[in-house]
Amino acid sequence: MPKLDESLLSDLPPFSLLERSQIREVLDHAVSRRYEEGTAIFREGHDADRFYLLLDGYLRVIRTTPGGDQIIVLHISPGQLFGIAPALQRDTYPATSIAAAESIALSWPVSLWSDFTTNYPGFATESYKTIGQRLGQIQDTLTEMATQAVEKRVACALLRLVNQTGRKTEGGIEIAFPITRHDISEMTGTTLHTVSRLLSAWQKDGIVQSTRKHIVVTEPHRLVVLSGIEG
Amino acid sequence: MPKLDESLLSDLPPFSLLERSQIREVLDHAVSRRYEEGTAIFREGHDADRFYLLLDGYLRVIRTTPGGDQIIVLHISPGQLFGIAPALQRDTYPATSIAAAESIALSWPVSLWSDFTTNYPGFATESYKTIGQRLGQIQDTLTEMATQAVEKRVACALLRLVNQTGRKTEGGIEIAFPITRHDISEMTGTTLHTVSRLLSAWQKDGIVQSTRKHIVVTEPHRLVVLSGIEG
DNA sequence: ACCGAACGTTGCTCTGAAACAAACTCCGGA
DNA sequence: TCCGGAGTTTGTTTCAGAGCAACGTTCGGT
Repeated sequence: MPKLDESLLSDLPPFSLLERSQIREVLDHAVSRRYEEGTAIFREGHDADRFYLLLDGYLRVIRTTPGGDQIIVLHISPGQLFGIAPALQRDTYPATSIAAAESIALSWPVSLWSDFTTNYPGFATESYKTIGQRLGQIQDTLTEMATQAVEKRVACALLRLVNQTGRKTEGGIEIAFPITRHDISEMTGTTLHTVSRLLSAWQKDGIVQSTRKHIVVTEPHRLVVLSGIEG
Repeated sequence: MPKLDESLLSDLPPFSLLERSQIREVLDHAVSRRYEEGTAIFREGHDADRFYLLLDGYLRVIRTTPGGDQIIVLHISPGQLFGIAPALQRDTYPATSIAAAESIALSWPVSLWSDFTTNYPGFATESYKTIGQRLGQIQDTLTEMATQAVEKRVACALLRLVNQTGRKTEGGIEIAFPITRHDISEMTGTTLHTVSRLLSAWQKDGIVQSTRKHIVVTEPHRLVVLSGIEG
């Protein structure tokens, strides 16, 4: 395996306070791996034996019901820690993560978790901040799901994607990874049919521009209006 | 203020590994307070200046949308830590907690959080375990909300209450604190009308027995069937 | 003992969105 | 180049459950 370069981590929050030599240590313990689109990094319920950092690509974090329905809980962008069940004293992953696009992630065995938190300043703090943000975000989603109509939920989901992973292009902000109507329906608790109808309508209105697995939001402000975030 | 007795904490997980003298320290820094039914302990968005432990009573943790709808995210039972935003590096509470029944809680200033986690063995571990459990539970609720029909959601909510706070009595398991149809509708993202109809029907079927603000589940297994937790 | 508010029940209407159905388009592989 | 599967669109039907309305019940306060 080629040696990993220190610049990979030096600007990322969990490691930004570290000395060069410490980053070297961290990298020397890391395993780097590539995941093709659609591959699972780990699965719900399995032994949480490693924790991860996404270097490149995008992930979907999903949960499956006993009945076989699944929902997308959140998305992970490059630079984020994930699979950090050990931080919460869990010995099993609470959800499955799937590469939404070709992705590269570092990982370490959980046995190193306590070393990392005690020896590397800022690492614990950043991890818990991440968890706090995710908890908050999931609560937001829950609230939205419980109180808002489908159209608003879909608008919110799209805005969330655009804010978290959006990429400016001519003509609007595009979602940076392949995403289907079916994916969006799993984020919003609806059906792909309804999502398709909504996107068609919005496209006719000039709010979005979409092709197969690819969405560009051309008029974000109008989507905000639809999402019903009132002042 | 009367001195608090050490036996209050000695059996609770966050403190169960501590020496008597350490428990004394913890208690000497604590403020104990009583909250009447309906009172807020802290509110969403306010400065997270203290963290809490519920000694007696029950709490509702709620979130409010900009539009004024609110939902109940979870309930807190005696012995649980809550308002532990500082553990997640948040300087503001992410939700409001309200006493669902008359309650008593201890609290400490956030400035002591790092002292607690570093000096008291098991405290940090237990706190993070608590957060992990809550995260898991909220994800469950979210999944349920996104995929299940109203009847199943209400059945699940009732079962969750019964498992977490249930008290055996002659003729069934009763929910240990006052709860209205409206409360249940805010847990399940429906209306109090629908909840009322469901409870009426279940009562006619002999599955539950309810009076004003008070519910006894007489046939938990049948509720499990309704909740659709298939094998 | 009374009043008013909070809580609960029940009937009726109506609609948003699921379910069902069918066809079209794009893409990668043999 | 053809085929098959995955992704998307659109039409039609159906119904769970929200919304509206009205009334009954229990409780705490004065």
